[in-house]
Amino acid sequence: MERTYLPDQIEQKWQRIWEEQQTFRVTEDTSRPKYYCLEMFPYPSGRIHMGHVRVYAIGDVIARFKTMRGHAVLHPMGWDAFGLPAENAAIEKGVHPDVWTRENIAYMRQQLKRLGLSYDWSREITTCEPDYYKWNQWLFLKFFDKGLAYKKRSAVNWCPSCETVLANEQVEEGRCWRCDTAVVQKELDQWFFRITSYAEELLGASDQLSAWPARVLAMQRNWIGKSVGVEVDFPLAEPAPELPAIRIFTTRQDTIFGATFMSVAPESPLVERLIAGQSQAAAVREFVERVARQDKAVRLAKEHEKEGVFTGAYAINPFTKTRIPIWIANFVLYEYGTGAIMAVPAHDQRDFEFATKYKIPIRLVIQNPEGSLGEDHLAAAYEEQEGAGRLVNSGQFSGRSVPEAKADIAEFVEQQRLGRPMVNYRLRDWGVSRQRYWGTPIPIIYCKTCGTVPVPEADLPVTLPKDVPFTGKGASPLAQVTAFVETSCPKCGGPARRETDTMDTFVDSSWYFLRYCSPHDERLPVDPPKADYWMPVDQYVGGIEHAVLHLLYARFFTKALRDLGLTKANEPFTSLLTQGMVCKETYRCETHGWLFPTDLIGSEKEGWRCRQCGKPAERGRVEKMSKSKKNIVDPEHLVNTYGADTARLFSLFAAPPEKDLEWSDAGVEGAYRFLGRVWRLVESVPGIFSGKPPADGHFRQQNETAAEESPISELRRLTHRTIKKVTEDIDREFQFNTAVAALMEFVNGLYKFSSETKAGEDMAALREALEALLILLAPFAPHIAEELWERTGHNELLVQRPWPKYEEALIKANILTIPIQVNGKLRSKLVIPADWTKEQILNAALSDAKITELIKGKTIAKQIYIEKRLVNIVVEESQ
RNA sequence: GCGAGAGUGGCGGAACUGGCAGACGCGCGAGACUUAGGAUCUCGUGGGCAACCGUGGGGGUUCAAAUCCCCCCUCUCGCACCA
Repeated sequence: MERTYLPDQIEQKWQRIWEEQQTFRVTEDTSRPKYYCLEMFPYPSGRIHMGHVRVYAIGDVIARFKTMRGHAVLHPMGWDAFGLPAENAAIEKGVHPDVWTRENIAYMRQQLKRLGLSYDWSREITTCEPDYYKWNQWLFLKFFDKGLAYKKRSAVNWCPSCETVLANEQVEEGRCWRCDTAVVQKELDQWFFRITSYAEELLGASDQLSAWPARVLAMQRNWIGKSVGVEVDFPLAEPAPELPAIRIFTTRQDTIFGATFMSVAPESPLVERLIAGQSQAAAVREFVERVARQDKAVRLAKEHEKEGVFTGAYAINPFTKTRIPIWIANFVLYEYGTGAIMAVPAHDQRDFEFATKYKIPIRLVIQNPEGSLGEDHLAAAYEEQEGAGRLVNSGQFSGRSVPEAKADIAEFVEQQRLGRPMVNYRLRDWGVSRQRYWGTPIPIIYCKTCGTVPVPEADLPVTLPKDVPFTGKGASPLAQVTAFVETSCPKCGGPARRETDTMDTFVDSSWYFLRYCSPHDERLPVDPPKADYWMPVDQYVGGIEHAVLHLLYARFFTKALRDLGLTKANEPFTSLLTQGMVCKETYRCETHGWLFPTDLIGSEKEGWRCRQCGKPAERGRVEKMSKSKKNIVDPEHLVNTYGADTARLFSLFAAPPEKDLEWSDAGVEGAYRFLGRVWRLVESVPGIFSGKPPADGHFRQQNETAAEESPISELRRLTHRTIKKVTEDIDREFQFNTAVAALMEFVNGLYKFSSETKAGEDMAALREALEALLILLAPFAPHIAEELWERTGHNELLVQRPWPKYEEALIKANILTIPIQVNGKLRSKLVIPADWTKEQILNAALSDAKITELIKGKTIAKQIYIEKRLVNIVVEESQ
């Protein structure tokens, strides 16, 4: 037998065996409970990083554990393969995105396989393949039929230098990520998905998502941003009372008697109508143009100064019947509500600042409980809404609380036909058009005669042409490919043009989990019976950065596909685990910036210095691993040095999965050392598994004869306690760090046992312990577990062994150690047989030498006994 | 400002419904085996000479508080002029 632990050889060996035997292939099996375990699929950026190792190690433990517990486990992997970096590589390096992406996938697939992850690779999907994106197009057409996909003109981010539209993600602090030019807003025709039709359902599902982190739910709730209020029409007074009234949205209808002016968004078409023929027209237009030139992020920052201009027009407040001026204000959003607001300076801080600046009257309509507020001495708006204040100056509504007035005024508005109740959402429809090449072509044709015509289903996929120019300039590369653009109308056969925009890559990832259920189906994107078997995903694992975007889109798609009859699932992911980031300390030199560990000279004790200039290197904060901070660890190097088992074990042990993990080279050594200990432990008892397993009655007999504590009963207790602990830690909250700690304790105990007990005395208990150890270790470090399993004479694959069961009776100790407190402080410990009664224990506690000393001359006020856990004797000074 | 979360040894982190604070690992110290070891094995390791003191700070509830309640401080993340 080998005497040393050589991870490299054994890991490759088992990876080959698992692959040859197709160990992780899975099909629908109604005889077993199903379990769908999914980690977010990666973008094929080139190489895997430590964040990948962590998330896939977490998912793999869950998948392997559930498999061993008897579930049919779907655990698939694929590639989120469309996206901008591929196109950028084409522009910068002249590599075709298709080639670049495929090469990256091949490399990363090999890297993932080297980690020994239990994927069913036969289900691998790649979103840039026509057999995947065909179904994006198919779904687009279904959405189009149902009015869920539509085209409208809207403002988008435009880079004037690159002459292209940028996704929100490509705008960094208002500038183009590629050329640093300031991004402007531009009106363009864009395709949208009507996610807002599902706003209410997406919001109201928190009962179904109880296994999601609260903060993700909070972020989504925030993003959807539901506001309940009313719309009210304010008739125009001047200059043209015959024009339509101005409609506003408010959630503060209770303050409507305090509306002393109105504000309209600069972009609103109302502006031109209001200023037509007015003397202020030129000044207003100048203001509107100035605001339009401003960076939108800057303009809409809360700190940004509130500015406006008077239109010259007036409206009538329908409640006070007074004439109020209409202003244009830079903080009013055209996209939200009606693009116009009623302004209540006394009870809205923005309106207060605006009114103060432009000397607009303030009218107090809610008085605080102290009655101390006055229109002439208001320092800030009074915004309290809980019900403490009372309405004043509000006609028949005066005297009511805010909540009462909200309800009553809303009802009044409806009765008097001044407006209607209204719910608004911050959630916008999802703009999916991208003026980019490397994405799914939108299956639409424009015909001069027939207009917008969907590509017939039979003509799908609309294939992305390969031969395209990549300049990074001008319109989308697709628009320049005549053979693609020029086509004929499916309806009339006349000449027509194809849509040259592609879909946002988030479309691809919005339903990939459904495709995994039937990855090769040629009739439909999702085979409903198969999806019915596997869906929903029982456990989803991924980064928090997708809390709103991907996770919200995926929920929307699931509901939309449900309404198309493709799945019965209401929600895609029953339980969500958002793993923490992988972080590491950083080092900085004042002249040379961030330093790699290899750029440091010196030592931890003497302090580190910059290799180039010798100046002290400042130890920076522990931050997320990133190339720019130079604090990355390459998983490939790690795996080559220590093996995949060590890489997995360390990332599982160093921190609970949802918390950030701080990288530590010494910690990796520790994980490696532990696996070495396991290896040597098993090697140290050659032949332990060579004989027959003990007969059924073996241990029962032992237990009966060994009433006293013995090394054997202690070992068995440790074994069963560990099985229980590891099982519960994985099952409950995925506490892998403490599960690994329990395995380490187990190994420590086994070393102690074999050093104290002569071999041959009773090998059965040791054999039971070692078998349990290897099975429990298998989800975490599957290669070494499998290898040792084989070396100890087993023929079957360890991954296919059932998870061990523990016997509660064996965990109970014959001898207990009971802490004894005096007045709540630990003073002594009692070692007693487990079957002692409360009286016996209390008597023993009181006669304990240390305790007698402490309570001498004092009165015992109380004796607390917690069953088998603790004794507390409460004493008072005797009088 | 709103929302979510976190503060425990030299470090990463344990502690189930209140019940022995510091599991496990790292680091450090001592010893063993060795020609040698930065390998391996064993033991020790919160602070203090002690009584005692110790879970961000201050109150409280309780026989008993890292854990429950009130007030405060610090940090991280997300959202942020949404009417």
